[in-house]
Amino acid sequence: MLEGPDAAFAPPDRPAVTVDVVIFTLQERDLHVLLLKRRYPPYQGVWAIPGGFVKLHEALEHAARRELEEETGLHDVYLEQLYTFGAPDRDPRTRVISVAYFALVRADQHQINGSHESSDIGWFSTRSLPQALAFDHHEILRFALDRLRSKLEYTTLAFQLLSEVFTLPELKQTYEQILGETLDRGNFYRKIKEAGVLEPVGGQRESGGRPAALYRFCSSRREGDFVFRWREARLESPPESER
Amino acid sequence: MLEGPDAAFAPPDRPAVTVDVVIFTLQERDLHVLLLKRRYPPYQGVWAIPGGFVKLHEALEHAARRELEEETGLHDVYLEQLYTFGAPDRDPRTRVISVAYFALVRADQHQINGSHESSDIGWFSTRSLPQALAFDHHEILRFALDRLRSKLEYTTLAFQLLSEVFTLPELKQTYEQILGETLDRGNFYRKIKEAGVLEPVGGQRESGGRPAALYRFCSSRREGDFVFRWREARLESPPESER
DNA sequence: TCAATAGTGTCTTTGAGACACTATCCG
DNA sequence: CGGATAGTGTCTCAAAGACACTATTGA
Repeated sequence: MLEGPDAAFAPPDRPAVTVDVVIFTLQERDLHVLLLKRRYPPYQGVWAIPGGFVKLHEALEHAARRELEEETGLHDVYLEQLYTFGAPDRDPRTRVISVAYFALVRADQHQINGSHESSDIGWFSTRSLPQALAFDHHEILRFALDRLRSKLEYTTLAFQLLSEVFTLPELKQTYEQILGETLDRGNFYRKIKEAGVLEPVGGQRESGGRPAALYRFCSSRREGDFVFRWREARLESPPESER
Repeated sequence: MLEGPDAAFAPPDRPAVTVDVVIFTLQERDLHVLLLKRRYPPYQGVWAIPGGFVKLHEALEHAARRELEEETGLHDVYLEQLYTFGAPDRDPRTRVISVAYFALVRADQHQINGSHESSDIGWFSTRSLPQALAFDHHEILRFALDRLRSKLEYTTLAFQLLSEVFTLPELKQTYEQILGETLDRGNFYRKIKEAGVLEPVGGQRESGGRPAALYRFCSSRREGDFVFRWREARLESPPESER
């Protein structure tokens, strides 16, 4: 691993290391990501994914959570390492290697613009992103979206995006919005219920017609456990500049 | 340790970045990984995954391929980024963030001990790894193995481990060895053939009974394309120190 | 001939998809 | 009552799994 005796003590210059966090949430029943407008060059005035440098003795995930909290005030959200982007010229100033994460924020937690209340931070629908993004952030966003779609099919990730209590129609809509296709109500309900991750909680929610029953995600299972898998093979498509 | 010359260096304000490469191959019909015995502290004399520092202006994957070639002389192998390990204390000397990759080496290419011919490099069966490994390399290996198993089910990765020309029994055995379970011959043949990635090449291979027909991986499809999926959901299980 | 391995055929069961039917709210 | 949305039942079809059957080699 390390070539000579204590090569690490006297290495040539080292690359800088950052974490970037793609923060997803549902808003107006549509998948959104949080972007910041850069205040300084390079890419001054251009929208970018929140992120920052990893401190010298800070765990990677800790750095990601710290950036998340600094930018949004959020903690205790779902966070997962996505991929590490290291093209030599991705930052015009110096060599920067970015460990990208993605976070899922519950629909009832995303009122965070308030703190920053300004024009330099905002939620963007994944279907209408700014044309220009800083660095390779378009690639990172696309990567994150692919991963999210892919994992949606065999994990309980979607529950991280809804409020704690939700209805089946809401859950179905979440899946449809992220996958970008319509699902059959009957088949969807069947599979969700067979998965055994729903706990009915009393009460209903009005919606114009018959009210829908309320459920909660059954906490006996941890995130990431198997839930179901749609038949069509949808692959995590990683063909990007790397790999 | 190195008080003298290194004291002149200002304490580094950036983490060091390495790439580590888990190199898989099939040997004696068993999945093996390449390990090196470390020549210098820390972990002097302990087995470790090959790897090294990323150069200042070197792409991550390039660094991985460079290390691979330096250690094994191999090029043009399948290589995929695995995960980035960044626990603050994973290297006792200084902060080191490691971007881990895994590589698949064809069975007919792995005669590379020759160059290094010594006791400090060797292939180890994944079922009988050394008790002690340097740094967090046990975790990285386990992660790589999980990923390999997981991707085996819906990609053509397995073909990267066999020789260019192979028989169906050999392919089946490869799957069985990696997945660690027995597969039904009939069902396996059916699915592989339906996937349409096999090209028959004339000739047979003796094996004690009826000779088996030879095939080649059909190059019209790129790696990573969908092939098939075993019914049982086997998950990429990432619960480790990070995530 | 038999032992050994390669390769095929087919029956059963599971589960995905389609879609119709019932239920409960509002007006 | 009808419109709207929630929720259930059921038929069909494709694919996975189990397993028996045939094929081709060497001794």
